[in-house]
Amino acid sequence: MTRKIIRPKTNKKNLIIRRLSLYLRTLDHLKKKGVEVISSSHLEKIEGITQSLVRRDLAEFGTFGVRGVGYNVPLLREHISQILGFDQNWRVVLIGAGGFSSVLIHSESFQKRNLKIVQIFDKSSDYIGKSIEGIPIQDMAQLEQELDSRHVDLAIIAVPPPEVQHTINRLGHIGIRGALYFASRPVDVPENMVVLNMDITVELAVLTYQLR
Amino acid sequence: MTRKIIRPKTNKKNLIIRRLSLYLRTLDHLKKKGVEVISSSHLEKIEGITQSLVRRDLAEFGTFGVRGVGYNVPLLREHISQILGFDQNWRVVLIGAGGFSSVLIHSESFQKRNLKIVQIFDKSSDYIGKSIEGIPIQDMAQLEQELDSRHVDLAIIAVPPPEVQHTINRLGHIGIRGALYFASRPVDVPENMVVLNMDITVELAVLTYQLR
DNA sequence: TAGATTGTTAATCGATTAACAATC
DNA sequence: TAGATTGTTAATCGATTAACAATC
Repeated sequence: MTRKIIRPKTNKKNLIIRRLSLYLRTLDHLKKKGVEVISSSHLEKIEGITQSLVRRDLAEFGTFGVRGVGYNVPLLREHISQILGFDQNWRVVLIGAGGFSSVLIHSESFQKRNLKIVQIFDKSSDYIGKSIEGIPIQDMAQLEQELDSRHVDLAIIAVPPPEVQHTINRLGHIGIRGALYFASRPVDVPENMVVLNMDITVELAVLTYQLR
Repeated sequence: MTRKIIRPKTNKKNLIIRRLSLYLRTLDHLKKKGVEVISSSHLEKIEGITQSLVRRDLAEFGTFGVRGVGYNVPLLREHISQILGFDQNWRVVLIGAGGFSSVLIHSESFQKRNLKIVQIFDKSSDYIGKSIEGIPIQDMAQLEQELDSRHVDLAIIAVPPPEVQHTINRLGHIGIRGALYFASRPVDVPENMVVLNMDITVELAVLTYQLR
């Protein structure tokens, strides 16, 4: 052994969880179309994930299918939804009231997954006092006074990149347990917080690399 | 062998490319701070990726470091930038002129990575004829007439979910080779096209799963 | 020279695929 | 019963880590 760095080992099941959430969105779609039963080999065609892996992913969490038949669409949908935690309501605080936030708040993904935006904060006087979809925009300076981690489960951070780290620190201090941010930079994650990042430059890199 | 499905095997190096793009954004930052040299063990602390893997990732594409010293920050930045294809200019068409697009167009990620938005299309008369940042919004109905794949390298698709598949089909037909979309649904990808997806519900699932 | 850090190979670990008995 | 498809185990494949000689 050369090193002894302790690292909060990146949650083992993440790959499975990501795939489950692909299955879930397809099941949403199939259910809407009225499809009753689906087999792993049919999912393979839709998702581009081998039938073996589909069955293995599901078997990780239980026995949801019927041999010789397949999986019941509405039932499997419920099961996966529950595994991912979407059976319960999630109260979300939006940090940053710019264009991105108003896109999010109108997105169907939020309702579909039981996420509800309960508070919005921004530091700009252009926004403070106004409201989006009936939710008043509060002053970022009052975050510690106005945000109570007992009433909010996670944060969506849509502030300019230089402010992300500080925002996360403040949220961590208040006791918010999870956050998602979009800036193209790494952050230090406070203890006891789960922080995820969606970085469009990463996807663009994959795209340009492949097209090069 | 049970199956014989032919699948365009998901590009082998994707994992490395994603990490390179994390290194790149950190190098951007370090360069701005004036840091001249960085070692793989320092990158390990910043990225949460083992020094071994950092060295291996880089070695995949060349010899960029100096033994006993480390990596020259501006030089390594140039190298990675080139590997990912960001040394050349990329002409981008935006499909959909809604809130999301105007966020993208103002984002620093685009300039930083040599991406330039050259055309914008939308189907709504609320947008057609207006312009964003000096780029006129054209009528989606005229896509085939007005969009020339010889002048555009890739597409960013920010249209409502039900329109994504049709949009991709049209772009493929016109000869656009790459696209990125944000809807939470799978699509069929035309031959000779690379299509990537950023789905916020996938990230939210990882988050809610871990917080559950 | 001594210390540091790379590039690279060998060892390990984990994830995916193939295969098949169980069972509808 | 014959055909289909699951759940699960064994085999394979690929990705990560450890280790170290090379070299600044």
